[in-house]
Amino acid sequence: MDNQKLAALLFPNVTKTPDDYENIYPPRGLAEGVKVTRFAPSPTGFMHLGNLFSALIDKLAAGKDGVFYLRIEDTDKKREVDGAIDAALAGLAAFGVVPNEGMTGQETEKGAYGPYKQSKRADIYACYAKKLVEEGRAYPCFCTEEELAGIRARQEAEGANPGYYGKWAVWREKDLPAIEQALSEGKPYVLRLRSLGDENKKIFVNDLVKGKIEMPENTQDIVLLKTDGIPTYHFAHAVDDHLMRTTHVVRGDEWIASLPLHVELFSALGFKPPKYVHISPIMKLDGGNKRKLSKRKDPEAAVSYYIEKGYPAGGVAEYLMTLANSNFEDWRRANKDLPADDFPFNVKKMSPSGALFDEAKFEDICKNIISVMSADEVFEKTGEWAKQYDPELSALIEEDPEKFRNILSIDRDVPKPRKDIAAWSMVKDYLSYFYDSLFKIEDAMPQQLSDADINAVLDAYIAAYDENDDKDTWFQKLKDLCEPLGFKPNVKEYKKNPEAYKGHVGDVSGVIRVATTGRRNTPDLYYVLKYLGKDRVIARLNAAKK
RNA sequence: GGCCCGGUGGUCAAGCGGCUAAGACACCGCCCUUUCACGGCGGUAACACGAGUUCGAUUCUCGUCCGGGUCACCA
Repeated sequence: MDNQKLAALLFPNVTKTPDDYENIYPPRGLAEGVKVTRFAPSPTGFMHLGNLFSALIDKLAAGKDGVFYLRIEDTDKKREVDGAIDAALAGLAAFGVVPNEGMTGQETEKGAYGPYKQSKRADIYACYAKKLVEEGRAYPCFCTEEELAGIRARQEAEGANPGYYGKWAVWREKDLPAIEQALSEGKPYVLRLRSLGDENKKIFVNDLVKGKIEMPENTQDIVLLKTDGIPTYHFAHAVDDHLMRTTHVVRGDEWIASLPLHVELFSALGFKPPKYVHISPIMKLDGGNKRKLSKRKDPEAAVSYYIEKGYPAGGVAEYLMTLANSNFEDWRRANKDLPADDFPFNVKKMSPSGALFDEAKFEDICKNIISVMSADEVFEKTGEWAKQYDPELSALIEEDPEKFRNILSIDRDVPKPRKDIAAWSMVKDYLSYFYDSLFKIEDAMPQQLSDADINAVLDAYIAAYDENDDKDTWFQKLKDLCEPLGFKPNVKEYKKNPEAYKGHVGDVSGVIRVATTGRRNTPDLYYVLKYLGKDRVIARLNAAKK
């Protein structure tokens, strides 16, 4: 078989050689230990939480001195969606993950190692494909889908391993005339790797998170170039990551299965393989079983979900950081104001097992972030969010921005702020009782009190209520109400002898709180009443009587 | 099914042959308190199982079980 002739026949338009590309894309000349990572999504328009996680690891691994670039793997035209690159960029940026090289928009890019979009790299792939053919490491295969299915069926019947390899690889040993014949008939073909692997031998890969991985060598003559001449992921991975001088490949651990293939590909191409960082998927609990977050079943699998729900952008990244390196939490406590970029991230500290997405913990992190925001900031962020995702809330805000801002200011900008809000979408519920259109009774009165007790408190408070009281006066009045009604103004004294009283000042204020807000848990009652306004307070107090 | 990865409290996890087996979230209790919170303190709760190696295994080896992944002209 004349491989040179075959190569020329298959790739008549290739003008460059691998050496040319080596010169065009020389080693980056980075200092020892500086990493080059990449985030390489396919433009499907859907960014999975796992994608974000992976991109975050890329960015962290590259660090401030490294290169972290965005490459688009648009080799599957069927799944491509318009505007997906911009969407991916925006999705990353929303969570503070910004690549410093590669694609910067649908058609724009920066960096000397491009093009960064695989559909623009056809001539490069062709060059290396030609090289493999010349060296006898690749050959055309004219099998139709039906023929492939037939092979699979026979393998199944025989109990043989499925796939295109060895004696099943019908085009592997075809001679040049046969190939020329098929070509002249205009039959479509794919280019396959001629695997030299031996299933009885092992490959070894030292994965940075999984450790030593030992697997049988690849024996499959996998597809390198599809019928349309576009490379498969595997081939593009080898060519691109080599030429773009990627040092660390971060990807989901579902790729571990193709490691033997990738090892053989890099070797066939004469490339030094990158270091691999196979990260575990983010899971969720479903009916008692862990499973990967599913794009189809779980709305929270989409990064857009967190934006739509109005979780603070930093919260998602922060939570993901805790999954990436568990010592991040300690570091964060010690460095409250530092950007997460300063965290000394360590790839090797990543857990090899898949983490369950812990919504409670995630929300706790978000609450902490929002709790230290100023009232103005919360006002602004909520407003922006509502404008896009909650017209009802947005209308309420615009109706009286000052009132809204006042409400948000309660118990905020203080040393020990409340932690009620995890996402902007929760703000409406948080302050719903300030608006008659949203107000409803959600909690019951303190249960040890009779209707008569409740009415007595309500009546006494209505009589004493003066909207102009300052906070001290207001609270003093509240305490003064207690004794005549059988309550103790001082909690501690009440606890010494609880049987002697109907309750303490907390119960009295509890009655007023439930009457006016419908809840047992609200921010500082004095300010709540103040911003509720006299008419509303009186009306609700009266309405609450049994 | 073959191959591969994983298995410490409810969850995320430290651990790297000898520890009363950290910490965080959640939960419970107490304290603080001018209500609600916040905060502080404390508590319940774990090394999947069985062999082996060893003076000694959560830690090393093997097996079992369980969970996950993968076996495409998708990435």
